[in-house]
Amino acid sequence: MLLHMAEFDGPLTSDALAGMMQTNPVVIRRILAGLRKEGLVHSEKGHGGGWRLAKDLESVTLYDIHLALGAPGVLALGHRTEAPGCLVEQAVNSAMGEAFDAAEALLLSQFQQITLASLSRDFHQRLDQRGITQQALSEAAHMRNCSDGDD
Amino acid sequence: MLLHMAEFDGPLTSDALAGMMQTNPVVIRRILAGLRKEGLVHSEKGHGGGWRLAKDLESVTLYDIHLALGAPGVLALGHRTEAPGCLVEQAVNSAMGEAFDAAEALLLSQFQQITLASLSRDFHQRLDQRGITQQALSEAAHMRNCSDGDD
DNA sequence: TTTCATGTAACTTACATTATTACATGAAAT
DNA sequence: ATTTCATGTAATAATGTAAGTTACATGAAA
Ligand code: FES
Ligand code: FES
Repeated sequence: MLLHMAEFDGPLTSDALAGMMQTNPVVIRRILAGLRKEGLVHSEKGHGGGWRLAKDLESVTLYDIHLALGAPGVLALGHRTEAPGCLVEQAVNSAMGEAFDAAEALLLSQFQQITLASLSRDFHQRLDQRGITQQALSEAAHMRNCSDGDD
Repeated sequence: MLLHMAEFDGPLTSDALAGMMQTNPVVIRRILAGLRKEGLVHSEKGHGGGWRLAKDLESVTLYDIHLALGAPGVLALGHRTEAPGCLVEQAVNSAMGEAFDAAEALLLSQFQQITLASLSRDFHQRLDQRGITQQALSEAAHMRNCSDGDD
């Protein structure tokens, strides 16, 4: 969503973003409220209002976004009990905990190395590959132009 | 659960296991049915029936169990669309997909190196540390003996 | 002062997981 | 044989979490 905002010239309303993401405007506001708290986006009310990126693409990593979203757990697995009395469970938690921590650390360290700028570069490369010449990219019809027509 | 079965001399019923795990017997049967299909456990009906380990502790890894449980996804994150038309999303999927794959591969590779035997050794070490001499471990009251009394 | 857009709380829906009920199957004890 | 015990499995119910929706307040521009 942030990258689409980056391509778009001017603020985007929750309504417009909800249309792109095929969801409800309030859901968008809820999500972006978190990002605003971390200074990633900026919002304005009233006429001509909407959402705008507040930082340079180069300075925002997926990890920053992860944190802004509340650092939700990245693993689908977890301990059944955090501090079990059962010694078997303690042994299991200990061994699996190390594995969990290592996997999570690896994932987040990679997130730290993926900037919005790098994603944007990849995006523009894909645009060129498709031979898309249109400047229509910074228009509201954005989403519809680039989709394969699925849906 | 498998490790508790390993400590216990004789078959354990779904009822007993459900008591240990604080859940319903049918849930236990459903889970163990998957493990039986992969030859990890064996079940017998009727009097004196129940569940028993079918393999050596040394030969079973957490990865084996993971597979037997149907190899559920280990990550809480995933792609919004698998093959999106949107080029931004393609770029995001590509970058995040690599990170996902690496993290998942790391986690599963660690699972492959954790055997039930290694967990059992850790368990017995913890037993010793606690100075538990009782052979009551292979009795039905097992769960209650070792818990800290929480719940 | 009307229109537009965010800000937020409250509520509803939808979904996936887990738990329960019910009954069939099969094996051992009596 | 028949009772008891235990698994096997389908069907249903309950639960918990995430997503979506409604409603209305706030603030800014036309
Ligand atoms: S790049 Fe996402 S719709 Fe155009
Ligand atoms: S080791 Fe788990 S209850 Fe005794």
